[in-house]
Amino acid sequence: MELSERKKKVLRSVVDLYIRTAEPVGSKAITELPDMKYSSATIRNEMAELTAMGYLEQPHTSAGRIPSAAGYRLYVDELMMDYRLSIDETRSINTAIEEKMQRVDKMVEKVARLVSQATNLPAISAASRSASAFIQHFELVQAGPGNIILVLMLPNDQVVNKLIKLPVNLGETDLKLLSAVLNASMTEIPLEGFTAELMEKVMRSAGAAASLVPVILDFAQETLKNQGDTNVAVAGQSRLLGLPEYRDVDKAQRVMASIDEDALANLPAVMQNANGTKVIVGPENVADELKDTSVVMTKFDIGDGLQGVIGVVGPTRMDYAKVTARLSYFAESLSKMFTKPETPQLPEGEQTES
Amino acid sequence: MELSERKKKVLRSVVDLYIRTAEPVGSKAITELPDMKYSSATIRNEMAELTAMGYLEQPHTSAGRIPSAAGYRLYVDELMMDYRLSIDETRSINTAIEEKMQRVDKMVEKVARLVSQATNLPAISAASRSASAFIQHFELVQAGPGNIILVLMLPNDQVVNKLIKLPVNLGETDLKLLSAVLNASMTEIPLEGFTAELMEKVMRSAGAAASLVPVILDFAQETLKNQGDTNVAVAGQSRLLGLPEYRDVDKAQRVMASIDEDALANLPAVMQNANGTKVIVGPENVADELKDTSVVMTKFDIGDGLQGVIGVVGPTRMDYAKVTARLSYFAESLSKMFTKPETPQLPEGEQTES
DNA sequence: CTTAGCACTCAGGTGCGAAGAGTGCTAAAC
DNA sequence: GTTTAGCACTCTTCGCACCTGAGTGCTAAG
Repeated sequence: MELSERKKKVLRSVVDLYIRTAEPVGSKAITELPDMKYSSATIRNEMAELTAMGYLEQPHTSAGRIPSAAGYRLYVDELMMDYRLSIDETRSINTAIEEKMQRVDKMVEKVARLVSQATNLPAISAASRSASAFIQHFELVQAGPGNIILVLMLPNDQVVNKLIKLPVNLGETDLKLLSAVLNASMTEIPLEGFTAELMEKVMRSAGAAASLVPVILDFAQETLKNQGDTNVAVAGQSRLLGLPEYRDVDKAQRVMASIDEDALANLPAVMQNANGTKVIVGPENVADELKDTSVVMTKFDIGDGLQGVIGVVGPTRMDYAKVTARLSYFAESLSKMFTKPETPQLPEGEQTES
Repeated sequence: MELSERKKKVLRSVVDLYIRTAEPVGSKAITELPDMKYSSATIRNEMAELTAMGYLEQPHTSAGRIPSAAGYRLYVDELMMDYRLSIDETRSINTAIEEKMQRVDKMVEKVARLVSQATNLPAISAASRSASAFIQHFELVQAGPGNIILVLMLPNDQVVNKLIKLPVNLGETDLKLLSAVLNASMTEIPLEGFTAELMEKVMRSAGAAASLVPVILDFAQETLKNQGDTNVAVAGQSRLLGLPEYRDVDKAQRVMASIDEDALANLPAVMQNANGTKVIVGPENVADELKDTSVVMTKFDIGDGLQGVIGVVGPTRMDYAKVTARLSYFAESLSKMFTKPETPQLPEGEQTES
């Protein structure tokens, strides 16, 4: 059942107005819009039909209409006008992300904060590795008496290290041997391949440095496990409370609690196999607490096997046009910045805690 | 002006009751308490005097009394009964933090979440370095063709690294020379000592590897800068909304926004020169938005020059006895865990992003 | 097909009175 | 001198009735 052009226009107007005012929209308000050449009675008829079709709802008999979930869906998919970012907006986004971002965790936090600022909504930002992990190369470096630095190289030029302290002094040759054994047996092996037999075999071949083997392989396994790790940050939760739909504290609390826990784990996963910008309108959410909360998300590319997701959470009545436009632009700018070949920002080497 | 024993008892009772009920406390409610052997009239007189002394306040003529800031202060400092954690509580805290925590940033996040859970209030957790930073030792490692790993050793056994890719192949000897030069000139020098002259001098002595010098010293400086970095996490903001004092959404928003920004930067700094558990009662806060919000904080020891702070934010009417007890216990357990000599958790080497 | 007109519905604000909690003060009791 | 019973007074809170206004659906005329 295709909608007539006029119905679409009315529906669009209702959604637009409701997004602006957060109040049910009456027929009269519609007629007062520029280039709406019909009387309120005509609009009333159209609205009655749109209600029957399930695109609009009435909170009560004597109130205006508000969009239903289906109404928002249609609006997002077909009706809404493209929002063009002003020069000011693009500039302010660009200057915001211009700064060097050294560590992934700091980056994720900062991006969340920026996105939240740009949209005036709570924002989530995440970074995760997509590549499957294995050790490409082991390196053991003597560093002063009794100190050995273990360096692991992973695909995508990641380097991980650990300082090991030894009670006994091992000779240069012992280390060379151990390195050789490790590089021969343990490289290019995924986490599942770290079997007990294999590890024992390495130990037997390690000679004088055998006592180091468990420490090293433990660390290697830990590292591989961490590769799958996702870094998530949330920012600007308090912005929710500025919106009229969350004057109801209980409702606000439910949503915020769910952002805190659920979203942290699940939302980025939703984007795994999606592309572009994804909009989830209220009731389309699986989680009950989010039934009247919408989510908009986009992926961006960090390079080096890292993938980022940014998203915002807001009322079903959010300015989808503006939010999707800003989010997309953000994602684009971030991708550009991280994959720009001349000045790699995150790739290649970085701060370690230790 | 010392308070009589009876006045103290009355004041304590008022605060205790108000903490429990969040409603102004009347004279009758006090008389109904066990071992309160006076009539409501007597209590009324005492309360009138306590009000005159500034320890209690009256929202309006015909309401009960609530504690003033001075009243809370006295309560916290002298009046409140020690809250003894139950075995269950200590156990649940201990099992919660039992888990290995590899990376500082993850640790901080997790601790924040745990503390928030344990107190049912928003929690802040932070970790920062206290030691002044310099490079102790440079190490350059050849790692495959065109790849060099730069390893920096800092005081307290921290190790930081970076992978450098080179278009030209440098010989083993070139690297040895460069290492020697760096270790001779650039170790034990704080950030301020990285002058242009010094850096030029190093470049001139570096021979064939001179082109590496800027990259290396840039990274070294960046690393030293990051040493002062503080890792902060906030968790459980939504718990604020469960409390009756934050039914007023605007108030809640102001506080939460301030947790988001201000607290992130400033609160941990407050603990710099404090010791033990510190309580800031409502109006004692400098920030205006926090005038009716209390903060409780404690330091804990991570070892290796790292210092942690945990804290919670809540209404002035919070259960100080319980909160301080739980926070202290948390801090104690964390300190124990991190400084336990046999199984160092965070110290000595760790996951790097790169 | 569109529009003017009208009766109808219902949420939200306003005003008022009753109820209830708590106080301060006075005078009697211990 | 201290404690307590009693009472008048104050002030908030709650329920209730009422009114207003926005918006509707329907009908009949253009």
